[in-house]
Amino acid sequence: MKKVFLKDIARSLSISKTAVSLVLNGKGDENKISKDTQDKIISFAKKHNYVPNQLARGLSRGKSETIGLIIPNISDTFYSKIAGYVELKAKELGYSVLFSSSNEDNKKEAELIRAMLNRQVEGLIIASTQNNLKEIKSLQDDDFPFVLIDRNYPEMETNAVVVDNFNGLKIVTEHLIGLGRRKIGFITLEPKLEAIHQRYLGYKSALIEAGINFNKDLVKELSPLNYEDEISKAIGDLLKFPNSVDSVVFVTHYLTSVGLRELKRRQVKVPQEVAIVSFDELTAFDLVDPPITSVIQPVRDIANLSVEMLVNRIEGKDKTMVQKTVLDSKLVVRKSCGTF
Amino acid sequence: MKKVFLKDIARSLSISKTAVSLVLNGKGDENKISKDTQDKIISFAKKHNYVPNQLARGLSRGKSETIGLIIPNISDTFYSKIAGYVELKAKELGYSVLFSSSNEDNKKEAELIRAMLNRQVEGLIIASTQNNLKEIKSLQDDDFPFVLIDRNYPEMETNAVVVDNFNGLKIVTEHLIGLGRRKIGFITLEPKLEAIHQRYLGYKSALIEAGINFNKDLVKELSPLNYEDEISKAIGDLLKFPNSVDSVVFVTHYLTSVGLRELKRRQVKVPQEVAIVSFDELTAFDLVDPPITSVIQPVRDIANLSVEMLVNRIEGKDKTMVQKTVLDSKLVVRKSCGTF
DNA sequence: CTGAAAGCGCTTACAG
DNA sequence: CTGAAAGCGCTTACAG
Repeated sequence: MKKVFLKDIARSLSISKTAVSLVLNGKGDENKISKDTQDKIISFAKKHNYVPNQLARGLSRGKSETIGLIIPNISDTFYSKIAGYVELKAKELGYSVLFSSSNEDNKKEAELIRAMLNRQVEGLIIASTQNNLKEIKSLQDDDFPFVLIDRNYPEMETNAVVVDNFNGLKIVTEHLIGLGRRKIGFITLEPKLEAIHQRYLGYKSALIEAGINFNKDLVKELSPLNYEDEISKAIGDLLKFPNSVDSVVFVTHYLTSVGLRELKRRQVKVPQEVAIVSFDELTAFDLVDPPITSVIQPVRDIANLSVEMLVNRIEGKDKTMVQKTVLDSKLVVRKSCGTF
Repeated sequence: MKKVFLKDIARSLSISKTAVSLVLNGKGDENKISKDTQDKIISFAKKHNYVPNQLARGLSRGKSETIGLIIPNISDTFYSKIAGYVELKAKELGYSVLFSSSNEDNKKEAELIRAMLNRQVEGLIIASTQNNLKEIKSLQDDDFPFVLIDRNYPEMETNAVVVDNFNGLKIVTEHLIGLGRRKIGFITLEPKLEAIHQRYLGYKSALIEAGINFNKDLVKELSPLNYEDEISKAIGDLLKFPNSVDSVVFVTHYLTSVGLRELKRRQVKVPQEVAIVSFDELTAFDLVDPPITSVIQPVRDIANLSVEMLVNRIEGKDKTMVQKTVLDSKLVVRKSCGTF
């Protein structure tokens, strides 16, 4: 089957390329091209399996019908789920998606943004490393459509879909307090990210409102790149804390995983001796020993809303300057927090 | 910062577009363009943040420096990990990656293949639904570079990187037998996929070699789209089997997850009453109650090898007709199989 | 309704 | 070393 081009169709049918292009793009009627001609073109195209060259099309129209999705890491289940739903929603609205992972490297993220613009994406959804204020600002200045997800820049007003990290953490911490826990450890990441910082504030706020002394020694900050090595010392420190902590809050599913592994290694009884809760979860968290109480993020909503917001912006249906949506997360109580 | 084009650079520097294009593509030396001129061009380009339009470039050269990756589902941790490594490796070799999920829909997969060709990808890595023999064959006939991963078409010789499914399942089944289990259930998917079929054969072969009667009643085939509903009956049937099975083998991580959930719901003691093992695993399988014995697939190798194979093919370094690599999987023994 | 033509931004023989 | 020119495959005013 030889590749067939627009001009081939035109020649074979003795019709101008213009007409063929118009018809194939659904503009036959508005250009008053006869039903007959239209049918001929369409059936010929179908028969010969014609597919337009997107590169040429995009170049000519200055459009690509593609949006870009930049995430820290496609291997992370949270982001891979978002990617899946973004793809679905985008396709539904007529766009393809170009994915790329920044691997938490802000230089790489900046490059990816360029590379995507370069490929003429019409809009960008970014879960940013949050160290690219300049790049993001320049997108904003150029009026380029984009939506930040998961992580947004507090120093900037942009389109964004985020989760209420503060409340998510507050609720789960309050839950622990309600169950009688008082010495609540907090294992988090180096607080470069606003989302992570909000979780920290939520934790702190729950303590303070409950009249519990906030103690910095109970907060352990691990490096996003080296947390697997650092977890042992962090857990060790928390267990050494006067009479040991009675519970630990983890700010991400992977910290929870390594933390629980470490607790098990040290033969600490969870939840009897130390209760644990997790922000964000892994598929198997309900099967874990003990099943892990988690704050679940609405991945599907994050994906759907961000795509809709972006497409509205691209297609100019929605010219409001900025639109920020904050979604609720959901507390799922399981055994790891010591509920009986 | 206004967008700068090739012609802008040429005009500003009073040099021909040809020279600018050549230099920027690293062909300055071979075209004997003076160092001086080259430096001028390069520094100007850098200063003005010039980035070539890939669409135009691709159209003109008939190349896109992009490869396509078609997988059943980017949300599945197995495929998302592959995607992550494919992206890394491809970037290393100078290619971008276009991902898309077929959602196990062969019509959609066929569309995706077209859409990707259409975007002028230079090669394709496909984890196929295996119902597109025609499309794959036509790629082959057109001498279009592609590599099948995870799933390949047994009726066809193609470039492929797959895992030794037969042996993986055989080993884990033998392990159960070695631990004294005799009534071994098998929960699988409707056997359209060769990979799944091989796992079935591995299971069967282990039984037969051990002199255990193979019993069809112990094999439960669930629908890939509806396994969550079907698991309950499947497990129920296995437990009703004369005196109940003493163990179950699951062919994918998600079947293992739902299966274990169901066993727990029925308050079956795992592994005492029923031991379980899984082909492929989830991050938290070592934390699960009980930790799950799994056959682990070499995702990283699958990704790296397939990209290398594809790029070799694209760049013509490797003209051998077809190359099929079969990778070993690794058995990780944990408590769910009843080891003490 | 139709066709010739310009243009999208680049690359690449080709002639000098 | 350099420049004019054609071409990649499409879209889209524009004139008829």
